[in-house]
Formats: sequence, C-alpha cells, structure tokens
Amino acid sequence: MNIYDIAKKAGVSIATVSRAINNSGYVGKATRQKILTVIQDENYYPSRTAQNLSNGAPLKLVGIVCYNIEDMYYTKAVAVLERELSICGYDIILSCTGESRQQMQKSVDMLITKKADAIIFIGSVFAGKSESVIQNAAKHLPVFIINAQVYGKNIHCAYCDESLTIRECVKHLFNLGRQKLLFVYDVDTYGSNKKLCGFNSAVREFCISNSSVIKCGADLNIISQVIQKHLSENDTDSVICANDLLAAAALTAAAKLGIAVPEKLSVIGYNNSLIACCTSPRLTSLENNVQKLAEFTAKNINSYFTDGKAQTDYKTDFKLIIRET
Amino acid sequence: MNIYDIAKKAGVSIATVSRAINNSGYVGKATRQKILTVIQDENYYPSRTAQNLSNGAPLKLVGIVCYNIEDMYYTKAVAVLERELSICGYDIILSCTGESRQQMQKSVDMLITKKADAIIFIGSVFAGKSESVIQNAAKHLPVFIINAQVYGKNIHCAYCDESLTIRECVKHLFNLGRQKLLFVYDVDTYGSNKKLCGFNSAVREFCISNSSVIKCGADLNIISQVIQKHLSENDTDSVICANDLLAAAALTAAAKLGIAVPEKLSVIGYNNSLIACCTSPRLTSLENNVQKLAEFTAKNINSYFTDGKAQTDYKTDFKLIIRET
DNA sequence: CTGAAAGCGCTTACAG
DNA sequence: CTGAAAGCGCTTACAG
Repeated sequence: MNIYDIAKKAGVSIATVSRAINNSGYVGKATRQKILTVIQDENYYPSRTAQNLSNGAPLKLVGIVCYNIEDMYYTKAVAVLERELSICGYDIILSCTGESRQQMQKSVDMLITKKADAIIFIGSVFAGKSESVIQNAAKHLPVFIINAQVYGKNIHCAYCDESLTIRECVKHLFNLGRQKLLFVYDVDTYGSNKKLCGFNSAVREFCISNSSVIKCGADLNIISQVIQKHLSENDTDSVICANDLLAAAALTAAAKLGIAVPEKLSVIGYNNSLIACCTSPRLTSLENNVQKLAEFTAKNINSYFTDGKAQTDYKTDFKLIIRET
Repeated sequence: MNIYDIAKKAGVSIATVSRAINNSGYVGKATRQKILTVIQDENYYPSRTAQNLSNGAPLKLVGIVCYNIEDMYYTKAVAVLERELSICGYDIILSCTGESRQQMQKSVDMLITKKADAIIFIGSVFAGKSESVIQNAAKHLPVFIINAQVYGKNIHCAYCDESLTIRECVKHLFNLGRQKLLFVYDVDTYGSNKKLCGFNSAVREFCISNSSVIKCGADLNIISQVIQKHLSENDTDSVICANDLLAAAALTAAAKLGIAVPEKLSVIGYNNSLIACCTSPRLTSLENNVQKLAEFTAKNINSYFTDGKAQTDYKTDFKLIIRET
C-alpha cells in the first residue's frame, strides 16, 4: 500500500494525496475528505524513509549510546531522555557498548548510516582514550555528551564534576571525625579515575591520616567478600563507594562482620539511586543529578534543532544526601 | 557527500560504486581499490534509508515498547534484548508508554512509519484492554510479546504464568506454617491481576485462614508507610509482594515496627532483581526468568527473519529463590 | 568488468 | 484547487 494506491482509490494524483497528508498547499475540502477516508480504510502509513529521501525531512531519531543500561545511572538517564525527547517528537535508538571502543564505533556508524539526527553519549567511558570515536561522530551529526567532558566542534557536554563530589564526601567524613577512609570502585573508566583523583587530593587536603583504595569486579557477592576481607584486615572507619551497589555490598560486608553502621563505620554511596532507599540502614549517597543532566540535554537538543542554539558546556551542582549510614 | 560524489572522484559510474560497496556483481580489483580509497578519504557513509527505498533491504531495526524502563524488570528485558539482537545485527528503537493506550498507539504508528522490521511489547499492560493496539500493529509487522498472552496472526508470545508463580509463593509460606498472608501490589495491570487471582485461588487451595490484599502507589516512602500501617493494625505473618521494590519497602516497614524478619514475618519479593540482594536481610524472591524470555524472544525474532519460522507461544519455568526473608 | 536507465515512495516547484 | 514531472540516494537488471 503506497501513495499511488491511495491516489488511485481516491481518484486523484499522488501530488494531491501528499498535500492532503501534509496539510501543505491547497486541497479542496471534499477532495481532502475523500483522501483521508481512503487512507483510513486502507490503513495506510506514509513511509518516513521515503519522505526523508525526498525532502530531507529529519527522521526525528536520536541515538543514545551508553555503557550499560543495567547500571541504574544509565537507566535513569535513558528513561529521562526518552520521556523528554518524545515530548519534542524525537524517538530514540539505543545501543549499549560496554568498554569496547570497536563497539562504540560500530554504534556510531550505524547511527550515521540510519540517519539519526543527533547522538548522545552517556558515560565517562567515552572520554579519554575513546575520544576519537566522538570526534569522528561529530563530523556527521551533532554530539551531546552526558557525564564526560570532550571538547570539539559540534560537541555539547553536560556533566557533574566527579572529583569535587568525592571531595564533598571526604569533607563530610572529616567533619564527622573520621580518619580511616576506604574508597571502593569497580571499573577503570575515565570517571572512576576522576573520582579516584578527587579522593586522593581530598585526603591530602583534609590531612586524613589513613586511606586506602580497592577495586573490585562486577559480581555483587564477590564485591561483598572483597570488602569484607579488607574491613577485617584493616582498621577502617568509613567507606566511600563509586556507586550505590558497591555501597550496598559494603553494608552487607559490615553486617557479616558485626560492624555497626553508622556507629563504627560510615558508608557513602554514589548516584543516589533507588538502591540507596532499599538498604537498611538506608544509604547516605551522593546525588550527582543525572536526571538534571538528562533533562538539560533533551532541552538542549531541542533548541539545537529549533533555534540552532545549543549550549556546549553545562555543569550541574550536586549534593550529599544524608540518610542513615 | 553521496554516491555521485564518490563516483566522480573515483572516475567511475555510480553503479560500479554501488557494486563495490555491496560486494555484489563483478568489479575490477584496481577499480574496487580505488573506490574504497575514495570512500575512506571522503568519510562516506551510504544512506540506509535510500537503500531501503531502492531495494527494500530491511533497516534492521526492531522497536521495543515497554511500560517503564526504570522498573528493573523492563530494564533487564531491554538490556538482554539489546545485547542479543545487536549480535544478530538489529538495532533497537525504544519507547516507553506507561499505561496510556494513546501513547502505545503513537509508538506503534511511529514504528510502522519508520520502517521497523518487528516490534516487541514488554509487559502485561499490553494484554487485556489494550490488545487492539497490538492486533492493529500485527497487520503491519511481526509482533513479539514478553510477559503477556495475546493471540492472533503474526503475534508471538513469551511469558511466565503469573498465577502459578504466586501459588508457588503461597505454597512455600504454607509449608512454613504461615497462615496470615498479605499480598501487596502497586498498579492495576493485567499482570497484577493475574497475580492477584493466583493469590486468591492459592489461598483457597491451601486453606489459608487469614489473607488480605493492599494496593499502594509508586512512591517508595508512601508504600512503606502504607505497609507499616497495615502490619501494625492487622495480625500478619507473611507478605508476598508483586515486585522486589515493594518487598524492600515491606522490610523497611517491618524494621520500623521492630518485627523480626524472617522469625515473625516472612517476606517474598518478585522478579528476583538486583534489589533482592541489596536489602538486609537479603530478599527471598520469585525468579520469573525475564532474562530467559528476552533471550528466547531475540532468537525467535532472528529465526523469524532467517528461516521464516518463529514460535508463537513460549512459557518459561520459574523458581522461588530462597534467601533470608 | 562497466555504465545507462528505470525504479523504490515520497515532496515540491511549476504550470494550468 | 489539481496534476505532470523532476528529484532525493540508492540498487539492479540489462546491454555492451
């Protein structure tokens, strides 16, 4: 079923059908009515790809490429982006790349090829060594990044300063009189690295006497064991985690060792995700405002296409949400 | 930059460029090399939409429409689908509709119009009163459903029997000697309804002396308060929740009331999500195998397009994962 | 091995 | 108000 079929059944030319569909140009009231009826009856849907080819009308498709959608930070970002962009009439193509640079390039190629109007990268994985993928993408379509800073033509960033956030956590612990800090993270990304730097410099700034860092894998049980081992072998009075899941594991570890939280051990999570409210005691967690970043980015994309004005650099504030740990 | 530009720079016709790109038909070795070099240099990407128009080549795009991607059940399903489908060369367009039937129809229209090859509905919201949206979609493209049963031409379902799962939970509690059951759910969907029916009939089957049901909203704090109120006013020895988040809230409520879990109160979650491992005590939860359903669906879609053979009805097993509650 | 030409499903000046 | 024709960026018989 195409525009020719409709035209034939309605007894008009395809040009007229096109006008009726798009409400462009003149078309007689009776004619329009007839055409619309035929379209209804035949359950006809005009092809967007053909429209795109014909007049260059945008497909209204934006690509989102993210590290891992099962990580709640990304879930939140994608959820908000989808909601906000769909209000502006954009649909989204989602792809998850993990850390593989090859996979990132593949996603970018796909999006260019499939005529996406813009591309959003979420996650710090896209900064640092994978930056060239982004620079290349920016030659073909506008690029928007959440949670990483990359500079270049046609590139727009929205992020939260990940080392200042950790400084805030350290400061809070310092004010509580804590002096034996542990920082826990899982993967070696650009973002983790910034957090780590933030941790180290804050430890220096506040003259923390005792600090250590551990990196652990992705499996929740193993994470918990690793933390448990560390806590049992090292004198520690507080732990800062690179995300809430790690913090939940830290809580489990502390419970197993019979260490009272928050009396003997402070635990700070990161991202202020749903998980922070599911643990008991409920997690104190650093709110780094993904939601804000995603909302801003959606609006920014929309204004890119409407006014042609988009902001290239946006930094959000953050806040330590103090609960029970 | 299009195929004409490439042809000109390479000094050949566009037909030859096309052949070189697609590895179809003969093209001289030297000619091919030259063309490929030009393409490299010019950073040229052929337009998939034009290819699609020209020879009907599928866009390799599958639409996913789900209730709410922030609910971890859907997150998991989408994550697995994305991973498995991308292996088969399919990219995904994601849209979230909530309960709005109008929104569902809008998403379907968009997917037909944008030439998606198939459409996946995730969630029981799509069964029952919204079924007509699905039936309509199935006239235009193959439909795959996760977690609901809808029958019709071109429709393929994969699900878990939501009333048998709840029966399993009730049976487990019965075997534990529990007699005062509470069932908690949040939204009125087709799926919740099946769970509820399962609960009621199992309560009858096992001659549970005392049972009640509460429905609460979406906000975690409010949920917890509602449950807390119920527990304090009614004699209850176990609670079955329609998802893990509700169960986490139940745990919080019990903790506030000083009710020992699992000694005085059994709590069973549902979906066996990440949340089940973040609470303490860790949640006993019903594993309804979304992951399996998503993997099956991805494979099913692939075989639909390769062999033309797809299974229309697939039911997964399930299992109560017993942890500490 | 290569090119000219028709066609995919649309839109849009242009002419009437 | 309506239609014929050209064009969007490709692919694919067909002829050479």
